[in-house]
Amino acid sequence: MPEGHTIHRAARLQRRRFAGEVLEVDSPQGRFSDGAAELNGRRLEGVDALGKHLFHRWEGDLTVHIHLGLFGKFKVFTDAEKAPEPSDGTRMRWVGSSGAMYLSGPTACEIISAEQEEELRQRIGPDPLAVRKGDLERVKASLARRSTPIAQVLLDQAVVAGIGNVYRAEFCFLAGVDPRMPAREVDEPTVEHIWNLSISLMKVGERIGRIVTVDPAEVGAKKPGDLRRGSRLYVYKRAGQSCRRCTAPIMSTELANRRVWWCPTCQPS
DNA sequence: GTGTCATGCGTAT
DNA sequence: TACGCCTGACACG
Repeated sequence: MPEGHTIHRAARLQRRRFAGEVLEVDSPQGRFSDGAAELNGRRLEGVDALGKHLFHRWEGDLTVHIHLGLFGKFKVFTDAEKAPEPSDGTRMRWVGSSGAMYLSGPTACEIISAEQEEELRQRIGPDPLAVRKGDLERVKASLARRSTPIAQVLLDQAVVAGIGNVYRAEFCFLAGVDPRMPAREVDEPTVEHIWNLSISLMKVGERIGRIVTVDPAEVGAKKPGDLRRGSRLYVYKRAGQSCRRCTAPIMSTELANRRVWWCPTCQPS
C-alpha cells in the first residue's frame, strides 16, 4: 500500500536486515530474470528511498530502481527456511542468511545507470521524509504557479514527493482547505502548514507502517498505533459519513481521475 | 467463478 | 481526459 511512507519504511527495514549480505537473487515470475542473474551472488550494500522510489545498491556499482505503482508489495521473511512458495507474480526474490524478500506487482524493477538515476531524481520534488534546505520555499513557489486544484497539485511528484491519494485528502482537511481551491490561492501560512503536516504525519506512517492522521487525543487513544481501522482518517473514503469534528456529511468528487473527499464545513471554499 | 476496486503513473488522444 | 499496465482482496452469485 504505497505512499512515500511505505517506501521509506521498506528501505529502512530492508537496509537493517539485508545490507551487507551476499544474496541469492532470482525472478520466479521470469520478468526480471536477466536482472536477477546479474545480481545473484552479489552483496547488497545499501537501500535508499526518495519519494515513492526505492534504490537497491549492489556490489559492483549496480543500482536497482523500484517503483511499486498501485499494486506493488515487498514481503520480508525473517526466516528464509519458513518463507512460503513465491506466488506466480513474484518479480524478484532474494534469499540470504538473515531472511528473504519477495517483490510482486511493481511498476518498475530495473537495473539503471547513474545517468538514468540522475534524470529520475531531477523529476522528483521535495520529499517530506528526506527534507533538505530550501524545500519549503520550493513547494511554495510551485504552488504559487498553479491554477489547478490544490489537491491535484499535491499528487504531482515534482511538487512534493511521496504524497498519495490518502495523505492529500487528509492534509487538505487538517489545513482547512477545500481540495478544489486553485493552488495559487492557498495562502503561504497554509502551504507551510500543509508541508509541516506532511513531515510529521508521514513520519508517523513510516514508523508504524500505516496511515494515521486522526489525533489520538481526539478519540481518547494514547498513540496513533492504537487507532482502529475505521477511525484513523478524517475524510478519505468517508463520503456521506459525518465529519469527526463537525458532523457535516463528507463530500467527494473526482479530480483528474482520482477521487478526493472533504468536509464542506471544516474546509470552506 | 466473475466482477470490481485500489494508497500510481506514463502515454496517447 | 482516457486508457493501459501491474496484482490481490473482497463482494457477489
